Amino acid sequence: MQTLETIGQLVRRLRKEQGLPLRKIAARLDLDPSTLSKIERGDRFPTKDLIRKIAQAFGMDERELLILYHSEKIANDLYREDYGIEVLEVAEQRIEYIRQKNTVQKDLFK
Amino acid sequence: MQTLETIGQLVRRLRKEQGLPLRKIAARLDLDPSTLSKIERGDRFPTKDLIRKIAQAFGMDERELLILYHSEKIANDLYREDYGIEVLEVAEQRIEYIRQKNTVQKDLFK
DNA sequence: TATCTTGTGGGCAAGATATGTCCAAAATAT
DNA sequence: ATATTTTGGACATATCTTGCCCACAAGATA
Repeated sequence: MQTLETIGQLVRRLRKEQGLPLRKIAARLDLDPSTLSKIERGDRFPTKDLIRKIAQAFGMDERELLILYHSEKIANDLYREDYGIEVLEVAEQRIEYIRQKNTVQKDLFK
Repeated sequence: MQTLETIGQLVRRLRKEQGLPLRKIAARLDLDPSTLSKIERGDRFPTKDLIRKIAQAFGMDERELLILYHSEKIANDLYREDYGIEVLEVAEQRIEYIRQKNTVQKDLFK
């Protein structure tokens, strides 16, 4: 099975792989070391801006990281609810529905 | 294709079916009529508590309504992002992963 | 052991977000 | 025309969350 590490675990792993202390990476991210510590341990959640900086700092694909970011937030909100998975299915239908509507809207202006 | 109406549209439809003005339903929900108007038109989003009250007021299944509620919030957050659907897939994996971990945890205490 | 570095935790301020109310104006119905 | 219903804007408020400062613990090193 896949690992599905959290953003925090990912950052910590990458940092360790480079053998660098919090201080160093925190400086790169223009962040207080204690904040980075909290983020790595899941006590704080990065902002979208910070996600971008992290992607840069570690040479990762920003899009990829944003997917992890959003999915983690959603999972944290839903995993407690017994209907979590159902929510995701309806959400998917909604997204497709909205997009289709938007497309039709645009077509009307052609 | 399925309609996938919003919570607001749903409430307005149910209210109209009963032929009642905002004032009446707002009173049932202990809410200002203008607020209910906004909710019906999607200008405000109900709180989780209000969702429960709405379910009661219209004799709906609360669980059902909560699924609509969460899915609408997620869809609104994601439909703009080109990777919206991917996020949902990863989120699903995460939820299952977290749950599995929690289950294992519990098993250790048996 | 003493010391230096690294990591963690609590308290706090600040900012952002979003709801709900109040009140006036517009729209609709009688 | 008048009364009722609905909408829109400004505002206060409540809540939530991040990130910082600072002190302390943990761990490495000489």
